[in-house]
Amino acid sequence: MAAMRTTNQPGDGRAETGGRQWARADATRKALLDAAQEIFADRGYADTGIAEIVERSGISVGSLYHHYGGKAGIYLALWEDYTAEQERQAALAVVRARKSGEIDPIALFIAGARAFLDVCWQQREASRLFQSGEGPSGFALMRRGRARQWIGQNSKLLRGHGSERAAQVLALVLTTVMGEAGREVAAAEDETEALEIIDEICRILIRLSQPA
Amino acid sequence: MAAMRTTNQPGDGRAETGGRQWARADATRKALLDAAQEIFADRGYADTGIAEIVERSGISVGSLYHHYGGKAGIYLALWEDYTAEQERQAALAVVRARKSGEIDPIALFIAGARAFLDVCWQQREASRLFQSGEGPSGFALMRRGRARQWIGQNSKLLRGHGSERAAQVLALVLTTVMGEAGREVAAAEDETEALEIIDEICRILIRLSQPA
DNA sequence: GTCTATAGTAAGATAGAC
DNA sequence: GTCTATCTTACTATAGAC
Repeated sequence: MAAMRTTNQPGDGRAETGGRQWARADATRKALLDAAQEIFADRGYADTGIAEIVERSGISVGSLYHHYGGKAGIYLALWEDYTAEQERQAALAVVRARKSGEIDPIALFIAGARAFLDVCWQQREASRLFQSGEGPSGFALMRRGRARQWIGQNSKLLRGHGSERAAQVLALVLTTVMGEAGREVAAAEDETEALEIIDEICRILIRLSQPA
Repeated sequence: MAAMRTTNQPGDGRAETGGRQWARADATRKALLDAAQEIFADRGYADTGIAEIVERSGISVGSLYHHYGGKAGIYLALWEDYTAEQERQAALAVVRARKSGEIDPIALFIAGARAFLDVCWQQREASRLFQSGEGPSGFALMRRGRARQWIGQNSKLLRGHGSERAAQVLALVLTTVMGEAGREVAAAEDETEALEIIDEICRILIRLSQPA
């Protein structure tokens, strides 16, 4: 088995008060998340064992269960972090666009979409992980649910598209296109390619958003 | 444990020659595939155990391994059947359209897409299963690979779309939209709704296929 | 909070008779 | 080809000391 670092070095942790303690636990969590992220990305969720996460992180099984309750928990924690950042950036971009005087709904939508895709590129490792489609049981549903909710909010911006069914299908298509676009962006070789793809997607979004 | 039907009834199988023997094995395979299909659709791939398939099909574990080599094998067999039918119908539709004098590439593409979606509706149970995204390790990649290949062929029909990158991204979007459309069609409540969705998707495909 | 050690369980897969 | 019975492995999850 791999040698583990010794813990409880002199002056480290236990005897300290307040903040230092939290820092210790935070470091544990971070080590677990980092290791899990890498391994999940490498082998996929199903083929990753707790043992591997423990080995690579240097943290014990007990701690893993203490903080995350198991494999699914650690995966979901990673996902929460990722989506929170995406939503934050997208919302921020829309606000910024509005402040700078933009009022065209399509332009606002595109601003959000662009921010979303930017995060996909910046966090491409995580993107690749979550968009691979594998995850704990029922995760696909969760993911789809959140995606729909996201596009549902934004599709308020895009009214005037004929029948209700047309609006429904359009929203569906937009959700899907954004998801797949994110995957493609995350898989890009370099930033130039990523930006080209983002531009092209935005063009397609505009085409889709215009009444037929 | 559940009572199993007795096998080797008088006059059944063993002593017969040729064709009858094959019929027996075919029945075994069919029972396994039917049972597996239902259970996979219910609980998802990961949550389905070999034991359940054995129980519902009334076929033994040994036979299952003999024919399909395991859980992944039976899943892939189901998938092969499903995609083969889809490709067959789509190709057929394009040929039919061509024979009836159609030469517009976009119209031909739409004919294939429509046939594809029709199969999604007719085989909605299987569609739901495979488009749920869950499957054996590495299956998502396989699926994506085949989807791309499929659209790659069809996107030859759709030339004249600006830069190479634009064509690439368009092909990507078409693949994705068709996949998601299939999912939505399979989830439709009744045939009327399915047909409405198919029509709407075809409209969107036309919009996407027209040079910007 | 963190660790080691171990319990418990379930599942996939195989062996070999018929 | 089909069946029953069993094996083996691997992994999640817990218990309890520090």
